[in-house]
Amino acid sequence: MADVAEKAGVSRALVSIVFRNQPGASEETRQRVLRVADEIGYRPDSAARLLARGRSRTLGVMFTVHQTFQTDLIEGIYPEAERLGYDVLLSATAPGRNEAKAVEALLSHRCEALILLGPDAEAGYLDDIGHRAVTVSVSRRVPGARVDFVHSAEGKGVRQAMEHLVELGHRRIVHVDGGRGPGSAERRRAYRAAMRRHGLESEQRVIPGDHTEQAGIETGRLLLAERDRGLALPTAILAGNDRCAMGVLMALTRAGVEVPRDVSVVGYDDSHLSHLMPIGLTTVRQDATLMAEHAVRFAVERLENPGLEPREAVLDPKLVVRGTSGPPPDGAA
Amino acid sequence: MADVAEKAGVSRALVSIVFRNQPGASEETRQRVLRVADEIGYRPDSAARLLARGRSRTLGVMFTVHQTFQTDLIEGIYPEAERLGYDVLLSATAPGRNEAKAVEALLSHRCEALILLGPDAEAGYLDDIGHRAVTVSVSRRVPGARVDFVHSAEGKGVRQAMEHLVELGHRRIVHVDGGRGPGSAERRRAYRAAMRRHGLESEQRVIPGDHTEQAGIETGRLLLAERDRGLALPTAILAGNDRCAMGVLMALTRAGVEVPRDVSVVGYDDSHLSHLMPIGLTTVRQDATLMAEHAVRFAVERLENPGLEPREAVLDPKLVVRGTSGPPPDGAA
DNA sequence: TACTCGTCCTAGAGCGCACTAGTAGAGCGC
DNA sequence: GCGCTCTACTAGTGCGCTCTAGGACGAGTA
Repeated sequence: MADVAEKAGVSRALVSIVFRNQPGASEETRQRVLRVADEIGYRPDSAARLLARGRSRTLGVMFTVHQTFQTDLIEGIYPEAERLGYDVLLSATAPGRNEAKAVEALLSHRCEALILLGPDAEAGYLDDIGHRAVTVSVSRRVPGARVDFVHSAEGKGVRQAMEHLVELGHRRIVHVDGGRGPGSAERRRAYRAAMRRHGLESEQRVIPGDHTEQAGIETGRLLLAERDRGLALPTAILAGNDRCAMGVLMALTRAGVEVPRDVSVVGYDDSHLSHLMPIGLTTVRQDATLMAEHAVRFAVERLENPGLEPREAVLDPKLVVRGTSGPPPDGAA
Repeated sequence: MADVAEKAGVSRALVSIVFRNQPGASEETRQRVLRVADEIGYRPDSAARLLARGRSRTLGVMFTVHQTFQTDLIEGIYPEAERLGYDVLLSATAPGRNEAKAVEALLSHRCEALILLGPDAEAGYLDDIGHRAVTVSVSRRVPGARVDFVHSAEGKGVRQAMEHLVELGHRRIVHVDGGRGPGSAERRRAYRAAMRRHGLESEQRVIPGDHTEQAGIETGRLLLAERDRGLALPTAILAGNDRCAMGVLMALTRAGVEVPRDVSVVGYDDSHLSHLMPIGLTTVRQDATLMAEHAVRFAVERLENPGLEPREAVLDPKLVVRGTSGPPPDGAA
């Protein structure tokens, strides 16, 4: 920077002004400084910049590499952050890299706010970081923690899916839940409520799972094993999310069970996976773009308005009927 | 930091020593400093830390959100970087956020080295950044640019796939290429060479595509439309990557074409998608973990040894035969 | 003329650390 | 008692930038 200043015949402060695009420099000098900087190959060092101004204008996003819905969210976070003049840093959780590690990385890189996509840490810890930095939790409600919360109305989504299935004539509807996955508790509850409401309390069945294809596969195998022991297959399966639904589909199809002729399968998320299935996955759509925008806006507004209390945004999900749901086979109980 | 120093009754320098885990502090003081820091909620500011020491020990990784193979790579990058004492920052390309933007973000956050996963920018630009920072390109050869290069032997992979198909009896094998996608040029060339070598030059056909499901779907539709006009379907399709193969499968299956009975489909990458297909995708496996480790090691070694010239690592891919490949239908030409 | 004001610019302090050079004091041999 | 080394610590500088306070100069106003 000093080199640029010298070579352009101005002070360092002026160079700073030019690079911050601030008023206080004539168009002529501005061009000259920019030209010289380009020649020298100078680029402002953001570490020093962060250090010098109090603020970093950087949002940290924690996500899980393979959760397709989360990567859908990231695509929505970037443009909204850019629009509001914020930088985005990504930190992934992965096997061997837990959430605390990912969060520490973001925090120590001076992120002013954290956007946590489907965090799984305990409420106490999240409350801690909520006090250290503005924090937004996406898809996971954290009772008692000082964090904003963006999610879709899981209850409504599940209700729509269940109504769809019941209208088609299904009664033996099982739910593979998402374990500790974000939104799972709410979806599980809504499934139970819907079964009760339709007088199917006795048919209720929740199979423990999680938000991976593996869980779906295992569920499929479990149900097939039961069938081989003489029990009837359910006529419909409501999966915890799309990835899980994929797994179920895979296990069933491989065993010759036809979807949706023999069994209907419904997912959740409408991640970009779901329309890629050979027959298209019937699923509950969460609007990733909208959720991302809300998350960014919550973070930014709270940063620029420190008095603000954390808020909650609830978006309406919407059932998308594709090819994996249909009427139950004739003669199904 | 000053607060911690004061409250612990030591100098700031001592606090610095403790937090850097350096010799020069007694165990007793060490514990005291740590305890006080914890009480106050002090955490070292990495921006200031970066600024103060010359080096940042941070690797920047550019990737594309939805390329599953790249997210597989990221999972491998983290542990290796941590092992070598480096931090990792992620920056994604996405619609509206091109590679230059993603790279600038990393560079201005003081990443010492860049690991670019399947970069698509022109060689001149990559050479530029190769001169600005240690740069590793994964999966894309950039002739003439000052970058390390980690990839798998695309030629070998394609050759294995082609041999597998030819041995099964296929002759009408088309290739949906990956357009400008990483490795595509090499795969395309290898396909052509293999066709020639097996005396199938006249059957050669490359359909332009890219590394997305959409490209696969469009190819599927194209082939189906041709069939409806009386042309025969190919008996095997070699896709540019797994995602493209998925798309092909989807289009064909939806139209009632059975895989592999009517058509065999082979992918490339063995991303975690491929074993999830209902029948399992036959594909060419690239070892993501190994590639990630090489990339990190190249970057780090060149950082710590500035004299080193950029290198190239070629890993051997391996055909994984699953359920989407089989003998061609009887009577196929 | 004397003044204000606006534009374009500069000097210099300080952001939170790391690091070099150095000090104080304990322990040791002679 | 001396010098010596080793451990445990500290003062002070500088990393590359931003930002506040203010200066120089010309144009407009009283």
